[in-house]
Amino acid sequence: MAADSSRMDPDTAAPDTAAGPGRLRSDARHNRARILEAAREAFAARGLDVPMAAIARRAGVGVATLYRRFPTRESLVTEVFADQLADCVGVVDEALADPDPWRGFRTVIEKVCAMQVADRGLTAAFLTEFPGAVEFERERMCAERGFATLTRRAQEAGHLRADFARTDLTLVMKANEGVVAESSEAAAAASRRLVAYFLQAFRSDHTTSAPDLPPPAPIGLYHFDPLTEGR
Amino acid sequence: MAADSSRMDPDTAAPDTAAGPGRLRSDARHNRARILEAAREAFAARGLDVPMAAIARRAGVGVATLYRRFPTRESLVTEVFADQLADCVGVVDEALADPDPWRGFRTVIEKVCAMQVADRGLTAAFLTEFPGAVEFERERMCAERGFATLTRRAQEAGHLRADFARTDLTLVMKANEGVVAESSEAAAAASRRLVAYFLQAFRSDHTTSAPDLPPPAPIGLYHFDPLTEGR
DNA sequence: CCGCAAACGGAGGCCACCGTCCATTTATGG
DNA sequence: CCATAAATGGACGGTGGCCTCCGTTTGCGG
Repeated sequence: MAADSSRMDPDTAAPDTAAGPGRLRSDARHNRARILEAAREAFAARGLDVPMAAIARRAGVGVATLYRRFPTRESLVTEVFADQLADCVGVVDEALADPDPWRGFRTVIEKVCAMQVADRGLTAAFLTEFPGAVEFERERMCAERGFATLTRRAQEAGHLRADFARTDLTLVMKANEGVVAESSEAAAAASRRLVAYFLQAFRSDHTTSAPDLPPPAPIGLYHFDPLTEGR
Repeated sequence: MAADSSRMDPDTAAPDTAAGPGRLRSDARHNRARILEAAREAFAARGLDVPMAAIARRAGVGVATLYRRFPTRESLVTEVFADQLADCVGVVDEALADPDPWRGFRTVIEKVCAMQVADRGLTAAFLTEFPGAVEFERERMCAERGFATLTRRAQEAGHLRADFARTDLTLVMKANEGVVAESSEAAAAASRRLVAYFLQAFRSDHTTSAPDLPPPAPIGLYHFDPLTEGR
């Protein structure tokens, strides 16, 4: 559908994720950008399941425009989170440059979890497999590899327990997602405390004393029906 | 699904939570029980947001019957989870009877998290405030108080870190919920590992060596759109 | 300045869920 | 056995999200 003949001029390589803005009319390009920004805000604020119409409205375009540019929600999601993912890779790279292996490892965990707090959609985007989004997948794999290196280094330095597994990062992210899900001021504090607990569990040299825990947050209970209430 | 009337002698008063089955016609009482059972299964399998119609169908009744007996989803939820909550109180009481304070503490965390895995709705039910359900709230508070005692004892015995806060149980439950959310075989294993990490972080006497970690589970990524796929 | 394909927006069909209403069935006490 | 109120079930109107279709507008190359 929506083939639009303009596709495929061979010189714009990298029609990577979702047919990049290659040859769009100026207004279209402008709207595309607005949509992306609106989607980014919306995803961050309410997670990946915001109604498409809400994104369109926020962007000041009609739904049709949204759908023409991003035929599926997935295409929109991968496009939106492409740079967040890049940020993550940046975090990992930065940590890899850190001469202190444990600090590098710790920083990644802390920063990633902090990002999750700031962006309600981040976790879902990260932990979801997008068979179509090649570049997206590639970049995630890159981040994973970097983290694996970080892990190995910290382990070899004797700071990280030997049985820490690569998949434990996913474990941490999902756990943090659970804590952060019902976004609130308290969520950020709770997340920090969670992370501190995790790091305490992960470290293996107990020669130095453990750092203090962030204060406990009075994590609120859910209000009834966390699902229906949204929107 | 033959109903089996065996349960319950009718004179048990206690029309506590939501207008108990006090004086219902026999068929109505029977249907009420079927609804509760269907709801319990449905909530366990898919969480609190199963369509009311699905519960009704599963119970073999019409929606009207369901709504007449339980005018709101909340009333159904509180009724269904009343005994699960009782189970929890049981777990806490049992732990209180344990002479070993740390084992008692540990057991509660482990069992509660295991229950979360077995019942997709448990967490939401527990962590949600039901202003109407007096008895429900009272019982939860009772469980909380018991856990607080458990906590204090373990701390006084020097096994639990002094800065463990009461709200950290909520933290654990929410984190576990995040891990378990996308139910799968792997989720149970992941949850066990998470719990082990938590306990490692919580213990304060590092004189004895830490127990082994359950094996890492290859926690799957989400498939795209965890929301729409349900049902 | 003009014509046309590209781009647009919103109406509308579809579907799932909610919660109510009412004609019919059924348990039960006399 | 019957009268009757309780109980039932499914149809139905309402809402909200998804996605497409189509008549109109608009950027842009000539």
